[in-house]
Amino acid sequence: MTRTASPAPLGVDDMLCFAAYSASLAFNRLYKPMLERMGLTYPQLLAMSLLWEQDDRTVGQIGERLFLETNTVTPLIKRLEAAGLVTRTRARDDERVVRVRLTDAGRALASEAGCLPEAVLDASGMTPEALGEMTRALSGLRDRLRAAA
Amino acid sequence: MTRTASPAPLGVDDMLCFAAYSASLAFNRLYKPMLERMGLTYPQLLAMSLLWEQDDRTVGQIGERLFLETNTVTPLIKRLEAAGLVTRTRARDDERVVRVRLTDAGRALASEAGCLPEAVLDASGMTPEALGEMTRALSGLRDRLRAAA
DNA sequence: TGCGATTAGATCGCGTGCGATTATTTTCGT
DNA sequence: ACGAAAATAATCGCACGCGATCTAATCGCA
Repeated sequence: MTRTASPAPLGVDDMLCFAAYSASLAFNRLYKPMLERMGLTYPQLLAMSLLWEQDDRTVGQIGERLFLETNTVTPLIKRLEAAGLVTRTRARDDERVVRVRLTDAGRALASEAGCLPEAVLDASGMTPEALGEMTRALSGLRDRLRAAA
Repeated sequence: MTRTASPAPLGVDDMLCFAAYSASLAFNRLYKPMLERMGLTYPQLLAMSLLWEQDDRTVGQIGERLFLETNTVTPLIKRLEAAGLVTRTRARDDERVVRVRLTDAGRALASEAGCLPEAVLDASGMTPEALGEMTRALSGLRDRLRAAA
């Protein structure tokens, strides 16, 4: 047996962080062909999903919901604007704020996003209930990690 | 009730991919101060963890274990070399292969990595058993997603 | 033996993520 | 009412992640 003054570092396969990290990469790979058809990257899909839920959000609100800083969100939204999917306009009542709104093309793209949950269902081989349970568990973990950081 | 020809896209909070994505970001934030002390980024920590498990691996083997392409691993390992933590040498018997080996400084860094699992234990508020269970569940999901992609 | 196919790694370009900083606007205390 | 502090985005630099491509070395097989 080994004597460990400080505890031995774990192997990567025993690290929960690596499981989350590599699972996130795996989702990206699974989505890639569908995202490519939609002309989106994965973070762009998340931003669009937020706007499909509720249109007309500020850059800051999008960052807050996605747990991203504005220095990530700003250029991402600008690319969505360049792609003709959203508009960016300074709010009249508070000139610091930038409002992000879907264009017709952006709204229309929602209908193509339905294949993603289906792909997860198929690829995972899990029941919708099990997927929901895992989503809740992971979200809870994320929130506790954020609260501690 | 909404009528949906194609299924309505999920809200981000119901998407397992977003739970994994945001949890991965949260781990990074939790680790940040410790990684900074060690002079490592998170992917660099993963590469070092592999070498602490077993020294003397090729660039391709590291990529395979971390699910990363060589175009990601090559510059990452070069930065570890620049930091004096590993050496890169072409294999004599096959000049295509680059062997990566820990330096003394790289080996010594292992003793500072023990705080990371402890931080996860504290921050998550979960038992080691529950963490292990979640790690297995997520790893399994990752493997099934990769098999389908 | 020789030459095409394969393999291992490296290079390049683009889109994130984020720390640090900056610019502009709003708010608030006095 | 005015100036300091706070809030909101944007800009810059660096390190990933990966698709596409390139180079060099090895393998396979006629």
